[in-house]
Amino acid sequence: MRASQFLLSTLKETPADAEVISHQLMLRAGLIRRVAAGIYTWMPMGLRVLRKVEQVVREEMDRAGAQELSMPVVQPGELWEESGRWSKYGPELCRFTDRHERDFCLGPTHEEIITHLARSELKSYKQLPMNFYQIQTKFRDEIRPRFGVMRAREFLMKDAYSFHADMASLEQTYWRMHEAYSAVFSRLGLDFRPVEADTGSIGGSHSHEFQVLANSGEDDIVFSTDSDYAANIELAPALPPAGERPAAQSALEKFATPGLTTIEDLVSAHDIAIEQTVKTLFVLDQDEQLVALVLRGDHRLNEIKAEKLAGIGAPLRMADQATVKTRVGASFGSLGPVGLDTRIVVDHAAAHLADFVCGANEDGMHFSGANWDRDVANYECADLREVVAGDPSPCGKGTLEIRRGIEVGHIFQLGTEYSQAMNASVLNEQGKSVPMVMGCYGIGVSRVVAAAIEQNHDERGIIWPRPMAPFEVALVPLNMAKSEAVATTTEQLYSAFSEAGLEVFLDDRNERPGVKFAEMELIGIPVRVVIGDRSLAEGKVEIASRAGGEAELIDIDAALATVQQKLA
RNA sequence: CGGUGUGUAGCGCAGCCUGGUAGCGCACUUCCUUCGGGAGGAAGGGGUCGGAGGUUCGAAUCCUCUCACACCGACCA
Repeated sequence: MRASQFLLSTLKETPADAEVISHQLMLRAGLIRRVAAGIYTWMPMGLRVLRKVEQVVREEMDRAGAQELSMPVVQPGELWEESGRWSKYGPELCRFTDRHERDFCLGPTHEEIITHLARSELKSYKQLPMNFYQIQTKFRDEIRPRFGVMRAREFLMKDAYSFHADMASLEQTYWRMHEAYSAVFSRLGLDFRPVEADTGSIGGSHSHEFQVLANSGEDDIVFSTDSDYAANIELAPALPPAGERPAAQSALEKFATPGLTTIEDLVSAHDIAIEQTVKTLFVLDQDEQLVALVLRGDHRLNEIKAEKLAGIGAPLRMADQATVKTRVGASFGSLGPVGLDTRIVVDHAAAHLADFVCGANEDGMHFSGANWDRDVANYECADLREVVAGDPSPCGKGTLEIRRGIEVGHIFQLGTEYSQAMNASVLNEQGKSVPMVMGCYGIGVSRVVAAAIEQNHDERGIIWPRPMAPFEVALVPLNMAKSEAVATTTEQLYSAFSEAGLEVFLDDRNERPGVKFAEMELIGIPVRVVIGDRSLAEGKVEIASRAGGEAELIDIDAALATVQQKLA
C-alpha cells in the first residue's frame, strides 16, 4: 500500500474529549472517527487492525471446532417475548417498530436468534454437540458510552453458542473454549487473566471473564499471591475472620457527634480506629421492607452479594433518606444496629467486633462500646463486603491482590434457560424430548483493539503487537522525489517485500522526514526501513523496530531477511 | 438517570463579564526556499459563532427554551 493512495489522517493535537490513552491514540492515528455518542467509523487504517483481530479469533474458533455463521442485527421482538427478555432487558435494548407496527430490536446479543435456529435445525442428540459463532455488529444503548470504542454503543463482537445433550458435554466444550480464548489473547500479545465472574443478566451457572490488565480498566479483579485463583471483585468471597470474637469489655455509652455524618469525620473528630466502627446501610427487600446491612466502617458493600441474600433480589435498591428517617427516626450518618427492629444482616468482619462504635439512630448521636448479642439481639451474618488487598485468598493459599482489568472476553455455561423458554429440544437416546444444554462465549473484538493500545504504547504513539499491526513494515524513503537512487531502491524493496508476503506501507508522500517518522511511530507499524541518500552511499538502508532498540544499518540485499527476522 | 461543564473554521483555542456584526495556532490551496525528527516566507480559501425565540437601533456577547457532547456520580451513612 502506498501512502499517496491511502487515507492517512493523523492529528498532531489530542482531541479534547478523549479521556483514555487508547481513545486519544486511535483518534490521533486516524483509526477511528466519532459519528455520534458511542458510535464510530473505522477508517481504513483502523479497519485493518480490526480485521487482524478477527482473523486470529476466527482461526482459534475454527480450531476449537466452532462453525461460523452470520445472524441478523435486526431481530423480531416476538423471539424476545418468547425468551422473556423483551420485558426483562432494560433500556439498553434498542427497540423500534417497522412500517407494519411490528416490534423489532437491534441485537445486543444473539441467544434468541441462535436458539430459534437450533430448535428448527437440531432434532437429535446424535447431532450434538454443536458450536456456532459469528463476528458481528452489536448494539447496546449504554447509559454512558465512554473511552472511545472501549465502551461504545455499537461495537464488533465475536459471539459463539454451543448446544449439548447433557451438562458433561457442555463442560467439555466450555473448557475447550476457555483454552481457545487463552490462545486468542496470547497470540494477540496481551497480558490477560481468566477470572471467575458473575453470570449477570445473561444468566446461567458458571462463568469466566478474560481480563486484560490495565489501569484504565473499569473492573476490579483480585488474585491470590500464591495460587492461580483469580476472580472479578464482584464474586470474590471474603473469608470470615479467624478465631473467636473478643469478649465485651465496655459498657454501651451514648455520645454526642453533632454534624459528623461520615465515618471519616467521626473517626478523626473522636480519635477512633476506623476498624472499630460499623456503618449501617438500608436496602429494600422484595416486600418493600427495610433491611439493615451492617459493615465495618472501612469496608465497602458488594452489591452482588447483597442481591443474592434471601428476599432481597436484583437490582439492589437502596432506601432513600426520607424512608429511613420515617422508619428508623434518624438520618444517614447516625444509623446503627442497636435497638433496631428491622431485619439486620451483618458482614462477618463487622460481626467479629467487640466494643464497636455505631450510630445511635438519633441525629447527632453515636454509641461506643456496642456489642453483638448483648446490645443487638436479632441479626444474621453473611458475606456482604468487597474484598480488599491483603485479605486471605478464598482458595486458602496466599493473600489477595487487586488490579484493574478490561473485560475482553466472557464465557458462560447457560444450561437450559433459553432452550426451555424457547422450546429448543432434541430426542435423547431413550427417544425422550429433552431441552438442549447451552453455553455462550463472547469476545469484544473492537474492545480488544483499545485494550491492546492501553497495554502497548509510549509517548510517541501505538506499539502494535505484531499480529494486530495494520501493516508489518513501513518503507520510509527520504527525498524520493529528487533522489533517483532513493526512488529506485525504494521501489525495489517495495516489490521484494510485497512478493515475500509482507504487508508493506510505502510512505511515498513528499513530506519532510520528521513528519514521516512521527506519523509512522504514531500509527505504530512494527518495523521501519528508512531509505536515504546518506546510507545508500554505503549500499545500506536503516532498519528499526518500533518497540525499541537501536536502528541498524543493513546491506540492501539483506534488508528483507532483517525485516523478517525482526518480525519473527 | 442525577450533578457539573462545554458548544466559535477539519483539530486545538481566544473573544463573551464591560453588545457595535469574528480572531489565533495547526491543517488546507498556490508559489519560492528547505529536506534525517511534526520546516521558513509570501499570497489565499474556509466559520455568522449548536438550534429556536426574545431584548435592543444593533447580539458570538444579555435573557428564555431546546439540542448535542464531555466529565463526575448513581453504597460509603
